[in-house]
Amino acid sequence: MNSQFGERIRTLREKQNLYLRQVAPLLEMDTAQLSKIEKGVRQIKKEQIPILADILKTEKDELLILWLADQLYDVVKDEKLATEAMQVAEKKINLINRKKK
Amino acid sequence: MNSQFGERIRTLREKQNLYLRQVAPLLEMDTAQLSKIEKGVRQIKKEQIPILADILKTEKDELLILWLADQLYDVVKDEKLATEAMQVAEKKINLINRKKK
DNA sequence: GGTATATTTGTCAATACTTGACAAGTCAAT
DNA sequence: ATTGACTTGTCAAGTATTGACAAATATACC
Repeated sequence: MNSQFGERIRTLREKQNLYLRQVAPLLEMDTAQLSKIEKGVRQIKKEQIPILADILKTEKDELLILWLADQLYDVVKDEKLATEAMQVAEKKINLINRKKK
Repeated sequence: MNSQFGERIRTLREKQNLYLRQVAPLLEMDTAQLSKIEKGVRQIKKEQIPILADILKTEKDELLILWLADQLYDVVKDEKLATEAMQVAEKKINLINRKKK
């Protein structure tokens, strides 16, 4: 389980019976790139997520959450203190969100 | 509140009555760099954290957690779905940690 | 005012990292 | 052994980050 985003879009693509060769051009990339994205070797650009959501007929938000989660995971994946760091970060986010109201 | 790490080390440095000019050379950087790190404009290198913890007579883990939290925060700071993404990431971390046992 | 010390800000070349593009590879089906 | 789908490797080009320095600002003291 290397990339939740990648796994998800592969599942969705297969569900739609689409080949890499069909999807890649819509994102203006080659199949090699898209293959790597699905495998989690490379990251898709944030701006491409809505396009992909359309193609795969799924919610943009669902994909964005998974994509962000992958980025977050990347930061702390080998850290003993991952959970603690996440808690601190979360606290800060909640603080900011409260302010925005 | 731009960088929890930066704020913390500034507080600690001041508590020790140290000047940037005194601390910076110990980290092999100039005061300008360290100033930016304290302000959260730039990031310190992970490997420098233990050195800094020694200088500031604090726990390496405390600083590392704050530093990681800053990196995490950076990923999702402008995201409506920040909290959701954090939850997904956390779930994955817990899953992996359980496996490691 | 002027000087000194501490910190901050701006700039920019050097370095490091990521991406795009292509070629060559594997794998499965026929 | 050919075809189609996908994967992997490589590397130049494009981006981003860092290190180093100069200059600016801030504060305190005389």
